[in-house]
Amino acid sequence: MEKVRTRFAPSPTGFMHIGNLRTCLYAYLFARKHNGTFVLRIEDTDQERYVEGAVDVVYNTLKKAGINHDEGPDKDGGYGPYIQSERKGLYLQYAKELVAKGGAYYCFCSKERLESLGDKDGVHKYDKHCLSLSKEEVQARLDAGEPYVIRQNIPTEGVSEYDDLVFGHISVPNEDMEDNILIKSDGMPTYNFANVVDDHLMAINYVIRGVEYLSSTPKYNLMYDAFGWERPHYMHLSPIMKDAQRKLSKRYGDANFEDFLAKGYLPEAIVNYVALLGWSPKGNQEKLSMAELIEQFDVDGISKSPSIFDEQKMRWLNGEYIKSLSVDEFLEVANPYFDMSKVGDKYDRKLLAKMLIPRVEILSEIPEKINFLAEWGEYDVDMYEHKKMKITKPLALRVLQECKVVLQNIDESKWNDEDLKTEVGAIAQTLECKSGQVYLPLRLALTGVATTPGGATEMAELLGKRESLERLEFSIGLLAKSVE
RNA sequence: GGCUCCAUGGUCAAGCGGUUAAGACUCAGCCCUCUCACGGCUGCUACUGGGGUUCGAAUCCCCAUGGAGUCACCA
Repeated sequence: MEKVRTRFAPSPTGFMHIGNLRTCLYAYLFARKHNGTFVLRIEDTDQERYVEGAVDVVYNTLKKAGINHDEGPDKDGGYGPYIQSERKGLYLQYAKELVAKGGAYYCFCSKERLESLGDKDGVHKYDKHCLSLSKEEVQARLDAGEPYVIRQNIPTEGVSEYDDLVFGHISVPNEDMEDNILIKSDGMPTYNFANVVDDHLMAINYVIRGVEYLSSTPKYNLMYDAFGWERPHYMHLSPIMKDAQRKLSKRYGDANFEDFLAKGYLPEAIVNYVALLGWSPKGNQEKLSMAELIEQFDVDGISKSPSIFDEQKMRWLNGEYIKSLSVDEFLEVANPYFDMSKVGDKYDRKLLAKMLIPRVEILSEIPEKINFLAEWGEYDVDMYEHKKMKITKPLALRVLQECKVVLQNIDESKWNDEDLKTEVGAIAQTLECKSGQVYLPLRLALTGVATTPGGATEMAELLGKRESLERLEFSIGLLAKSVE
């Protein structure tokens, strides 16, 4: 196999769409898998869409995603420049070369004439009117400074064929293809043309992109042929859908890498999930690191049909990633969310982290899971009634009073989950009840809420001895008032 | 509409002529359990339809249906 060279060629729009991320990822995985080169090229020819600083966004996104390009605007590999706007001067000469080789021709048709060309269905197709112009006439009109475009000259009969790495054999009747414009009247290339020229000049031999180019690829091949260039291999990718009808796009909500990061997704999880959308590994393992993705990536596993983006599954995967984090690693990514919560840093974040790691799927859930700590106050004592555990309010009151006695006598140095557990467990014995009948009321007394991210003793450890006893005292009073 | 392509549970998907049609997410139930999670177990749900080919089709062919893409001096 020849040395593989793939590329990712985004327009710098200021954000990274999930679909683009996947295209980029596959191009990267394919290159790495075959010890090839992954090239980043910026397609910024569309001035209207140009966004300041957007190229930096591309760098940042790739970096966060763990995708490292080998060549690009910031890493010259001898095939530069890698920014399309810096290549402007290049295209016209290639277009002229193509004209000389018969693969293209000058066209002087007016917009009005073009618009009058609609056929029975109102579909426009250029009629090759200017192809019949003699060399002399073309030269004369050029000399006269008449505005012109350069069009690709596509055969009127026969079929054009190629083999796509994922879709297999594709064949398109030539008569269905139009003589598209290669060079616009302002002298700038169209995307189609710039792409072919750039890909060839950058020696890209595996073109990986969205299916939208599947049926126009024969045109590109015709250009490669006319130039006498070697055709690249193609790998077209089906779109990622929002639902069965709609493509996932910015219009329909959060579909950007950055948005998901902001929601508390880990970049590794996003990349992992996106890799799985439209591709499946040989085995059953779904949580795959970048290294594993590279090792297992295979064109065979790429599916042809569109896939629907399922945030629920990505959420689950993200949860898996979070579970595999150490406390310190978790805190590193979770700290901003602790800061956002009402709790601030009043309590030991390491303890909180330990409790939260198995309970959080995306980081943005953190505040809602811990805010109750800062919302301490009167609460509904009916929560003490628990029929399945056979807990009544009088029993709960007795338990809490006993807890108070026991907890008061525990030394600060033994105020931790493990030691508390043995002490509190002993209460059940002295009271001759089930341990759950102690833990449940205690946890309630300490927190005032029905569900907490941890048990009674964990809560006690987190609150500390002083606050635990204060809260216990308060709860006993609250409960006693309702029992009498 | 023409052209190109696609079609397995609600979703992601394995499957490449002979399988009890994997696995994962979701959902339900059970177990574990001081709540909620985690973890473990069980279950629900699929080959779009119709014709062929074949001893035998989810797998191959044709048609229908559904879906996607594309038909710009946009990229």
